[in-house]
Amino acid sequence: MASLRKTDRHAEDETLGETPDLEEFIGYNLKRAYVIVQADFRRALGEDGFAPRVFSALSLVVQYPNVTQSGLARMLGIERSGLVAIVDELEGRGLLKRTNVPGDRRVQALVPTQKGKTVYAEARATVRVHEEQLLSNLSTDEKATLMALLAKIRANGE
Amino acid sequence: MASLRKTDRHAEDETLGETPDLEEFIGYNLKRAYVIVQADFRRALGEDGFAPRVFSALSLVVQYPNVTQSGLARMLGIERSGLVAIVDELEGRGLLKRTNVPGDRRVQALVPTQKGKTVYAEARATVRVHEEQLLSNLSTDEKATLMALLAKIRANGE
DNA sequence: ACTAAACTGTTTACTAGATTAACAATATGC
DNA sequence: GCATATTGTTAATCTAGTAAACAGTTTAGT
Repeated sequence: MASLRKTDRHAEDETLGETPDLEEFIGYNLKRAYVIVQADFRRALGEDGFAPRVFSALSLVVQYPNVTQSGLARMLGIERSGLVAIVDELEGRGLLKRTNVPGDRRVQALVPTQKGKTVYAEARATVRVHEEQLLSNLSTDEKATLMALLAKIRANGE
Repeated sequence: MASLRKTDRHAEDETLGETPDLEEFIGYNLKRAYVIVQADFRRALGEDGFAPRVFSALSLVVQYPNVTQSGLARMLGIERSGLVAIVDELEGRGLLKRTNVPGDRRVQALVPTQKGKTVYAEARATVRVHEEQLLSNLSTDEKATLMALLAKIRANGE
């Protein structure tokens, strides 16, 4: 093969010896992909729909009724101080109740209301359609592979 | 197989007929994975290292010297107003210069300094190590697959 | 040549999401 | 009992980002 000369025209622009390429980094690609998915999520849920984190919180409350705020924050990977506003919003919309727990007067268990369960089911359907349409150029297999790889990353850092 | 009765104990908790599961959503998994990668990026680059977006901007300026701010903002997918602070920081650190362009007095082309190229090369090496270590439980193939799938998502939304 | 439209970099004001530190009330371990 | 830990909460702060307006400049249409 032809030998590559180290010095050439524009050598001063190539002293590093490699072409920098932002696209090689997983972090950058993850972020760009997430921005797209998140924007489409918001578009799909509309003006006064749920923000992603509120949807996530409601999902977990429906799935795990009587979860405490600390427990929910832990599951979501955020601080419990940050969860207060989220729970305030969901309670304000009548989708869950803070309830007393007999054994421990510190905690307030989060219980979805019937409306909360219904509204969540609708929102979940909307989110499913949003993901199906946005990711329609990925096969079922590809989506499963993506989930598995993301799960591997999550397994490292949590 | 045994028939499933629709009404049973706890029927009121299962009127939706399906187990909600946040983990089924790509968006949620993308976000959780990104949070982990981003946090490790910052840890790896240290106290006064680059924020991810500043690193990205510098990378593109090194790769595309004389890019305009508008062009750079477009590549990064952010507003040009948001880019000003990023370029200010890089210029303040002496890593690039805003330079006049003969033909068009509106634009200021961004040119990396020699220091900028050197510092970027070091930072890039650090970021590579960070990703290699953080994602050490993914094979080379798996990483390539992940990149390809993320690229497919990006292709949809950009 | 003139004028309307578009583009560039910038500032300002604002929003969302998140963290940290402190706090009072309560519970737990020894 | 007492030190320690936990829970939910508030307040202060930070970062990342958007939207709107702007002055200066360039481009397009006629």
